[in-house]
Amino acid sequence: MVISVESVAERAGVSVSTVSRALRSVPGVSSKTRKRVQEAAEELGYSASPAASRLATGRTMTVAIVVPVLAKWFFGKTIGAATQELRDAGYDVLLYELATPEQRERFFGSPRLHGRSDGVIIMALQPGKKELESLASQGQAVALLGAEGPGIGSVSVDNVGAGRDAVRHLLNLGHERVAFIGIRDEENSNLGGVPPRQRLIGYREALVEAGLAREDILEQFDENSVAGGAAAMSRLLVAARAPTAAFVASDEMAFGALMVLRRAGLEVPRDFSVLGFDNHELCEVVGLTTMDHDVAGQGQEAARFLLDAMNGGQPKALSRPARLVVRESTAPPRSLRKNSTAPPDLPATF
Amino acid sequence: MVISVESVAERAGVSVSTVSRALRSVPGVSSKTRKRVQEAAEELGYSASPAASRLATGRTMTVAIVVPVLAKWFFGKTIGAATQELRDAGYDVLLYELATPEQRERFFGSPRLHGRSDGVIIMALQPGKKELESLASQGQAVALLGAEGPGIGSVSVDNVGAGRDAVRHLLNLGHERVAFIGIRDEENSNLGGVPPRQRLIGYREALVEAGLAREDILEQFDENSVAGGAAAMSRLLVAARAPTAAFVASDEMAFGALMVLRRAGLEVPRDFSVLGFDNHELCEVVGLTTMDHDVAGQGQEAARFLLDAMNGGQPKALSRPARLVVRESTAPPRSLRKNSTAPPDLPATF
DNA sequence: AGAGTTTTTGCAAGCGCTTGCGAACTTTCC
DNA sequence: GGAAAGTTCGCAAGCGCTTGCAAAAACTCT
Repeated sequence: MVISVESVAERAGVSVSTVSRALRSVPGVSSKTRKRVQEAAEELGYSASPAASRLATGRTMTVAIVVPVLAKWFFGKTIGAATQELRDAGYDVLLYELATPEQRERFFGSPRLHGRSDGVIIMALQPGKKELESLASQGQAVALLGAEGPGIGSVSVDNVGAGRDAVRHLLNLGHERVAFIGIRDEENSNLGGVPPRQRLIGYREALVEAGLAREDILEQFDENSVAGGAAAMSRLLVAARAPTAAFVASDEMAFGALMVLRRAGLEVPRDFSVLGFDNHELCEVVGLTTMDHDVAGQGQEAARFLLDAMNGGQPKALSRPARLVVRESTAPPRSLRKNSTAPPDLPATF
Repeated sequence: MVISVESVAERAGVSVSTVSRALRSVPGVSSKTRKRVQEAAEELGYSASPAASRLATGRTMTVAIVVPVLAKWFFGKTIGAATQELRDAGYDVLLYELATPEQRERFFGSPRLHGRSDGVIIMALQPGKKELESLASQGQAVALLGAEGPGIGSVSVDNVGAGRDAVRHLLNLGHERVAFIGIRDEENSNLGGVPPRQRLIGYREALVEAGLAREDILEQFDENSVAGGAAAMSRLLVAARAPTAAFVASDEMAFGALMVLRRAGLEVPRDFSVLGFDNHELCEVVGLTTMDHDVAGQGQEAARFLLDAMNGGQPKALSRPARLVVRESTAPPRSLRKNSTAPPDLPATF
C-alpha cells in the first residue's frame, strides 16, 4: 500500500535518486536502467507522493480555475474545455467558486493559492490591481477569460463589435426602437469594467450610426439569469413607447425575456424581436437568434495561455469575434410587413 | 515572499513547534502565546505550505469530485452545492471530468488520487467493485451521488418511484399510449446499472398498474442531450400507432423532444404531452412539466456524506423523493377534450 | 594499455511542516 | 514552603521526494 521510492529502488537494484530521475525522464540515466526502474515501478504500482515532490520541487502541477458561478452553462462549458487542455498537459485542476463579494474578498485577501497551484485561470471576473499583485506574490501565473489585464494573457470576445453587429441586424430589419438588456454590473465585479458593459457600448454605437438617440428607459440591467431577463423585459413593457426589439446580453436573460413576452400575449417575432448572446445550447430549442462566440474554444485558449505563462511565454491578449446566428426570434417589425396580421413565414414559436 | 514557520517563530519569540501548534488550534499552547503567534503570522502574512503539511500529516485537506460531463446544468448545480459545503469545511476541491470510457479507465486504472485528495465524490457514475477497491487502496473516502455502493454513503433520487409517479400522472390525464425516452446506458456507465434505467422500471410499473402492455417501440433511448431527445422523439413519430404522451428521463432530452414536436407541426400539449425530469432551470421558460428533485440539495448532501466518511462516520444511503411540477406541456389527450379543436386553457407554447 | 572524457550512479542535504517525548515552568495542596 | 500534579514549550526526528556534487563506470583515443 505504501510503496515509496525506496521499494522501487531496491527492486530495481539502484539508488533512490536514480529511480527519481528515471521515472521523471530526467536525463542522466541510461536507457536500460530507466527501463528496469520503470518496470519495477509498474510492478509495484508505484506513484510518487505529490506532496513530497511538491515540497522538493516547489511546483504543484496544479492550476486553479476561478469562476463567479458554477451552475451556468457558459462556465460548465469553459471549465470543461480548459480542464481537458490542462489535464493533457499533466495538470490537476482546483475549482473555486466566488459567488459573493465576501467570498471574492476572502479569496484574494489571503494567500489561498500559495503552494496549492502554479497558476490560475480567472473567468468572467475582472481582477483589480491589488488582486493581481496578490496572485503574483503567491507565485501564480495568471490567464484571464472574459477580462483583460496589463501584461496578462487573456481571451475574450470582441464585445463592442458583437453588440454593434447584433443591434445593426435589428436595425437592418427595420426596427426603430431597439432596447438593450444587460447584465447588472455588481454581479460579476465589484471593480467595474466588466465586459458585458462593452456590449452596451456596441449597442450605443450602432444607434449612433443609425442616427438614433439612446433613451435611458430602453437600457435595462438585471442579474444574469432567466429571472433577471424576465424582470428587465417587464420593465421594458411599461415604457411610454414600447420598443419592438431587444438585444439581450446573455441568452439566459433572453430566455427570461421570451417568457415574459409570451405571458404578456406578445408573439415573437411577430410582435417583438429578441436577439441573445452566447449561443446557449438551448437556443435551438426555443429558436433564439443569438451571437455565437465559441465558448469552448475560449476555455481551451485560456488554458493554453496559462500553460504558456507558466512556461515563461509572452502573454497575448486575444479578442475573438462573435457571429450572428439567425433563428426564429427575430423578424422585421410588424409595421413593415405587407400583411401585418399574418406571422412571418417562420414557425410561430412561443 | 517566502515566509516560513521559522520567521513567525522568531517574530513571536517561540519555537517552530509552538507556532505550528498555535496556528492549528492544537491544544497545549497557552492562549497568550497562541495569540502572540497568530498576530505574528498575521503581520507576516504567513500561510503554511500545504505541501509540507501534507507530507507531514498525510492529509491533503482536498477532495476530488468526479463527473461524467461538466457542461451540463445538473452537474454545475451539484458541483456548486458540494463545493460550497466542502469549502466551508476547509477542503479544496479537485475536479475530474471522465467524459470517455478511456478517461474513466485511465482514471481508475492508476492511483491518480493517491496523495492528492482525502476523499472523492463520484457523481452519476456507478463505480464497479474493482474501481471502489482502487479508490480504497488509494486511501480515499468515497461518497456517491446518483449511484449506490455497498457500505458507501450515497444520495440519489427514488428513480423508480419518480418514474412511476410521472407516468401515473400522464395516465391519469387519460393518455393510453405513453412513451418513455431514456438515457442510453453506455453514456454514463460501462458497467451497467446506472440509475436512469430505474426510471424505465418505474415507467413499466405504472403501465402494469394501469393494465397496459409495454411495447418496445415506445421505449426509446439516446444520449442525454437535446439532440438525443430530439432523435428519440423522431423515432417515436414513426410508430405504427403514435403515442400521445411521453415521459422523458431528462429535461434536456425533453427540450429536444419538444423541438421535434414543434417542427413536426404538433402542438404541445394539445397534440402531445411531454413530461421531463430534473426541473431544469429552463423548464419554466418553455413550460415543461417535470419531476423536481432538489438537485442542489443532493450535491450538498453528498458533500456531507463524504465529510462524514472522512471522519469515520457511518455511511448512509439516502434516497430522496421527486415531485411533480406541473407546467404547460401536459394535458389530457385530444380525444378526451370536449372541443377537440381548441387548445386547452393553457397558453399554446411551442 | 593507460590517460583523458563522457556518462551513469549514489550520497546526503535539503524542501517546510508536524509531533512524540522530555524539560521547564506553573499551579495546587498539604 | 516544598513536593506533586498539571501546563506549556522546545528538540529533533521524521514525512517522501529532488538534486548538486563527487565517485564510479564505461568509453575514447593515442
